[in-house]
Amino acid sequence: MYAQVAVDIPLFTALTYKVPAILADSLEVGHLVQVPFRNRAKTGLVMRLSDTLEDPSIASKIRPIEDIVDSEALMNARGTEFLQFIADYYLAPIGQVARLALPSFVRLEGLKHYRLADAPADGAPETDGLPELDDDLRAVLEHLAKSKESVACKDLKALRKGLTYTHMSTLEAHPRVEVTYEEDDAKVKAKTDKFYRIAPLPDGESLDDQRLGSKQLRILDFIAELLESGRENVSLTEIREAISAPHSSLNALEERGLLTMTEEEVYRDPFDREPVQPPEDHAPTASQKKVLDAIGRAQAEDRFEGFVLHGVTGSGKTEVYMRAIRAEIAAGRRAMVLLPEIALTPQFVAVFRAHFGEQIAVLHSALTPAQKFDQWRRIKRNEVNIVIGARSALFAPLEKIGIIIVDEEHDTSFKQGEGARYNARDMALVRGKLENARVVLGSATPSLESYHNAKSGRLTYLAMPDRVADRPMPTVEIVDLRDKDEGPPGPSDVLSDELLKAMERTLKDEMQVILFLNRRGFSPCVTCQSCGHIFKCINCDVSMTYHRHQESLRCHHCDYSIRMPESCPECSDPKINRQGTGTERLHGHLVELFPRAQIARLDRDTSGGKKLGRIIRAFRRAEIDILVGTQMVTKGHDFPGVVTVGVVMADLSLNFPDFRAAERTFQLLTQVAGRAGRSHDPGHVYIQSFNPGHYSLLAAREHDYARFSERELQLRRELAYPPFGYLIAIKFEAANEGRCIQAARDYSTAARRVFKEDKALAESVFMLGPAMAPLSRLKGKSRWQILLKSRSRQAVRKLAIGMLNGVAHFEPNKSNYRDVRIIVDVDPVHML
DNA sequence: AGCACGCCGACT
DNA sequence: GTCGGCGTGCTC
Repeated sequence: MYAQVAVDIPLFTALTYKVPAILADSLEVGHLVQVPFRNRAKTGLVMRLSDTLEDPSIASKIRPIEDIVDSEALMNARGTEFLQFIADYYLAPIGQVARLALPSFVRLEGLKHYRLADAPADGAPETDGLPELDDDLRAVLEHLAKSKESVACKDLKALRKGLTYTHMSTLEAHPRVEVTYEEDDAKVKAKTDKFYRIAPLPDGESLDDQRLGSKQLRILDFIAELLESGRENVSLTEIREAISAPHSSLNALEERGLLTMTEEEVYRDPFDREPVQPPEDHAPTASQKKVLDAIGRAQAEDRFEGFVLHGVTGSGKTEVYMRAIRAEIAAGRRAMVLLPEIALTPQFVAVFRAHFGEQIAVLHSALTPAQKFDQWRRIKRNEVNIVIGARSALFAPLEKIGIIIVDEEHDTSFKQGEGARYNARDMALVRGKLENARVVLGSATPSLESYHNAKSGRLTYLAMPDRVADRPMPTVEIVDLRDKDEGPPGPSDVLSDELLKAMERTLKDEMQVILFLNRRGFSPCVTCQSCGHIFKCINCDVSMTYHRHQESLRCHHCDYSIRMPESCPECSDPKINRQGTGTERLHGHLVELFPRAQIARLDRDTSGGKKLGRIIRAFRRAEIDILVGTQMVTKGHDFPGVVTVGVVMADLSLNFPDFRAAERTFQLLTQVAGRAGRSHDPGHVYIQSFNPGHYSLLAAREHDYARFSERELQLRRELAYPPFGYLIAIKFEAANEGRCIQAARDYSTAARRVFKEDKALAESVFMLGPAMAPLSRLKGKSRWQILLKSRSRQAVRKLAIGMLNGVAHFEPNKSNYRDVRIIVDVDPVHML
């Protein structure tokens, strides 16, 4: 029997290994295995098993699997099939996909170890059949003789320079040298706790006969009390909290047979234990009911169906999710919920926990490896019914999936930006299909792809056009910044009179304000007043942002930073202009303008880690009057006291060099506007812009998704952009620009060769470029790209594969572009 | 990716 | 001679 094993190397295919007889019965698809690889061991994932060799030409190279790493398979055959699909669709190495899909704790690198066994008593000659030992090998043997333990190959290799693994491996013929593969250091393990029960006393004995110490008695009392309240046992952790240093007393009690102890696995708690009152359970609205009925029909037949749930902000999508999930669980199936950035929305998880209690596992990047490990095990052991997580939670080993919910499906963070660049929203549909599940893509502003798919019948369109409890949508006013008087620079610089007045009113009414400015730092561009020198990043082709708090200039792309210079480095003039306004400067203005208000700033600079939750909670409790922030303030938080929302500069996203700029602006405006008026008081939104006539602003003002999408879809159709066209971007990055361009040219030449062979393809696929990327220099690398575009998905894919084959892209060893990073991005979303 | 091997110039 | 830097090949 043979196994196809995915190992984490940039190879596009899995490698074939022989299954040794001892493992034949136990080995399953989805097992992590240790395989010999070159002269080391590697951990790999078993993708497929087969009786015959697909490619006999590699027969001589095939080696046997060393061992199974963990007796529990990490996923089932459907799971590995899903991974293979992703690798094929995104033209990515299978090992890379596996690495993304598996939680970080499985990234164990097995290391080859040598050990020298004790010399046999009979003193038989040991070196028979060995090649002559040179100094290096003798040094290795000496070292092994001194060490009782096994020693990692890499440590032995360090003994003498020039020593290679191959060279060392000649020692394996030595009768006393043993080879093992061991893990390098302690990895994440299951955590255990000790659990105590009171043992029945032997007949005729009473506690008084035992002459117990006072601490022992206290411990017994403590345990007895908890057991009386119906508990099965009491954990060491609990005892420790109540009684200090109980260890020796416990041991003594156990030894005397008064207590019995078992050691059991416990899970580390990943939840934010902030108490939440479960939202009261009111009857679904008419539109919620219609939506649930539609999903219910697919649930009743347990068949795949994809839905787009288009519900305006405040229409109660979360409630629909929870009801649909409850129906699946009632039918014995499980649910998966994907959120864009779960670390930013602890509230969502809290609400789910209030409803579903311990049936939930969460998976996101903010968990420690140990917590992830535990969550993964709970899922794999079918101990939970719901998995909530970010993008990568899509790979959770959840079985019997009934429904996959992708909330805020328009959010671009569902697209992986590195490695295998999958889009979790699209792949959720694929997984849903594999699992025969319902897939719900929910958003107040569906992506045009999903909307189009719904309108063309591939997905089912469900709408919730009204807010719950008859709350009105906020009024939206567009403020023309071109009319603004060019007064002297000052606090009210970037805030129009309209917005300022609205803020004053709101504060007087003791309600809250959100200001959205998608630009952190104090000022985004710093120049010299006399010579015009612009302070640019040395690694990237962008200006640096001035941060007043640290008195520094920082690049927001590569994080390069310097102290704010006293004078211009070109002409040494001390007059330096800080142009433009970021959240930090705006915050300063507000402090001057509203000296009595509590003002907080929410962006990456102020809200690392726990601080974010603190600011959000404080704002919810109305301890903050004005919240200034970047994208973070637009995410689906529910702030009941917010009446006024100001978009300080809508043009920032509008002027992005990307065909999706208008779509993104509309989404951003709608989402941030949706923060207003979520309680009793109606909301008011002010959108400031230099481009007030733009259709994405006008549509946002009217809450008119249909009007926006109609206009935008028309443009996309004309230009063959998604959803009417399909894109594959091939990106080139290199420190040396010449090589970068050369690689790009070779790829485009390959494309032209394909075109020559295939006239139909030449007709149907456009190749744009090679061209300099919009950020031509980033993190010290030059960037070029080729964009392939076609109205036919098959065509653009065929061309991409044709040209990649033409430059031996799938065979890294034959590639000449070692120092050029070549990235294939299928369905790119970030055009930068 | 990460490693071994082989070729070449520079050095005690 | 031989050390080590870099270019090339390969992984079941």
